Amino acid sequence: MRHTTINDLAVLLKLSASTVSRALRDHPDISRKTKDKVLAMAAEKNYQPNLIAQSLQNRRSNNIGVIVPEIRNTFFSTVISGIEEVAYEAGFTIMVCQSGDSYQREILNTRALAANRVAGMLVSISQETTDYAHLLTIMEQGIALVLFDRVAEQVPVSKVIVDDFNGAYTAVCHLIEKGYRRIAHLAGSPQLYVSRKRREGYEAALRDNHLPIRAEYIIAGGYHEEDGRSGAQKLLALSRLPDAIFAINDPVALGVFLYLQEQGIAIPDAIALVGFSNNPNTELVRPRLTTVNQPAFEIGRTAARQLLKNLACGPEQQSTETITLETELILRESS
Amino acid sequence: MRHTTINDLAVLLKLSASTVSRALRDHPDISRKTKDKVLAMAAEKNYQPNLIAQSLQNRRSNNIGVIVPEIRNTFFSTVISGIEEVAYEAGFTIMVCQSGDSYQREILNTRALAANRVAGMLVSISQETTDYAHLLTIMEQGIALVLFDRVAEQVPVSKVIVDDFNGAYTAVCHLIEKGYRRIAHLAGSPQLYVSRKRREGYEAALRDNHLPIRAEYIIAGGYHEEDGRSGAQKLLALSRLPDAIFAINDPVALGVFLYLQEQGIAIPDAIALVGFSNNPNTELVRPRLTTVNQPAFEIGRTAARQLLKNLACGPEQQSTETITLETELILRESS
DNA sequence: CTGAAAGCGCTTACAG
DNA sequence: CTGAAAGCGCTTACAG
Repeated sequence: MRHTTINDLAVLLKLSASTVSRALRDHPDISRKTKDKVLAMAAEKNYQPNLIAQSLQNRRSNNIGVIVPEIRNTFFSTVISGIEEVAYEAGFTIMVCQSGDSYQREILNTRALAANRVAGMLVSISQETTDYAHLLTIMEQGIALVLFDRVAEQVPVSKVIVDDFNGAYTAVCHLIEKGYRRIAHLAGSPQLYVSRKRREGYEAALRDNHLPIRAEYIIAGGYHEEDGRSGAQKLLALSRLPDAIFAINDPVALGVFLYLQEQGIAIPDAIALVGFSNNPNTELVRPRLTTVNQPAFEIGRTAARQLLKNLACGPEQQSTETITLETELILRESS
Repeated sequence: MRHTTINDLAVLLKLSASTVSRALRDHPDISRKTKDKVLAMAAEKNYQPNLIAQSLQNRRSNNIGVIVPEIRNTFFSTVISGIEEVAYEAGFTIMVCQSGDSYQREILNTRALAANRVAGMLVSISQETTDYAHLLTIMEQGIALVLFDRVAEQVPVSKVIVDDFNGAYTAVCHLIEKGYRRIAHLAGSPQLYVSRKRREGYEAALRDNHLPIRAEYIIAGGYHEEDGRSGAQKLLALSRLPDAIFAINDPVALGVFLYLQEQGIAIPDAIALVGFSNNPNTELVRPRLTTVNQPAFEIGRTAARQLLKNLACGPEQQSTETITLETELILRESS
């Protein structure tokens, strides 16, 4: 019933707890013979070290906290998969929280993870987050921090992102090359760094190609399918319709796609469409969606590796490097 | 830098650690005045109780372990989302591991979580798992256990499943009603209880409708898109082609779908297709896939609730109830 | 109403 | 090569 402890082993072996502990950790002071006896007994009694007690002693656990807006979202669950892979290989376990894109809940998540004394945190901030005090608190508490995808520029920590500006720029240039001239953008919320960068890429592409930037063609909104639908609806109400839409991400692009289809508007003949992320389902619809690939799994692996690296450093020499992974324009039939 | 401790507060307030601890936990013995002073100081110093120390003392943590075959898989990530919701509301944090459908890794996952002294575990077993000793070990260690979706019949614990037999039975009856007679089944692996139940439902539907059960129409395999492709390929190599395929789950159905399309085989005219799970992308393809709805989010919530309930009980009175959620046949154009 | 003491399961500096 | 002691940050039975 109860877990076997070091003390149990010590009593059984007529040794001290210190010696058993050292034998278990293969300390050079302990004789081969004693080690063998201890190891044999540990195996026999199915001894499993109590990581909680170890963590308390070491003032640091083997857990890594992960905070994402929503676990059930292909992009984030794929990132988490990548994080878990790397963490597992390094002997760490991940604690996963979702903020539900709520700033308040994100704060509670960081508190819960800090209270659990995680060694580090990997976080992708909520849509509402504009104040970063909770992230600074984490750092002051000596918890390593790496931001990914939805990062906060102002927070001086390692970040793992993709080249959002370039991804957007390339996507919009492609539309222009294809002959589209009235290109709208469903832009997400201006709070988020990724959204600003993608929007800047969009605007730069227009500017570099001597096309006007029209305010009515830029619609702020959320990151889900519904936001794509409502955005598309607003665009279709304009007197001068766009001939192409660049969406902040694939869920939004999908919302646009479904809405346009319901309205009987041909893609790409009446309106072309480009998304961002390369979620698997962009390949399933007809016409298939042109999108910008974001290597989700690799983002997870990279962020986790970066965190592990920081864990090995002292609190003073935490890296603040920003790692930018490449995007790739995936040409398909929606543009 | 360092976290504030109860002792720090005690020194600052010239009280004993015991009193501070009691005040923080709102113990009735402590005077209102003292409580207020303690609370004020705790707030000022941003005191966060060390959950690790608490867990060691209480011999039980506020963490729940979750093991799934693969995090990035719509079904499982949705279940995890549901689990997190319920756990969060109850003040628990989840630790998530993926077995990658490897029996060995699943064992290591249970060990890691047990070493972390999680209060309970929610697990969906790997495709390879046929020996359940590791699950029994967990229970012997006093860790509450609830299995979901991929359960092991023999393990005497709470389980949350859907009515797989009925879901399959209904789906196949529907095909028969539609006039299909040569219905094949891509059946997953016989180790898994869910697979056996779905296959039994399939066979019962044929039998009840006086149709022959043909061995060459039942193909064992895995649970991914590739398995759907290879299964479809095998079926197409038969001299007598099936006129409908019932796939073990949606990823497999999707693989079939894509393979048939590549081969220029019309769905449902040449071959009809039905999946299982109602993953979001079954609605995106054309023709849309008929499938059996499995309430993934609700499975997660229910399993988590059941675990919390067991956590409240003594180790002797753990429920072994099996909760069966209803499935629903979602009729679409692929059948 | 408050405090001293012991203990949860481990680790490690110190002694021998 | 091994052990006794102290301590990580808490909680709680016992005493006063």
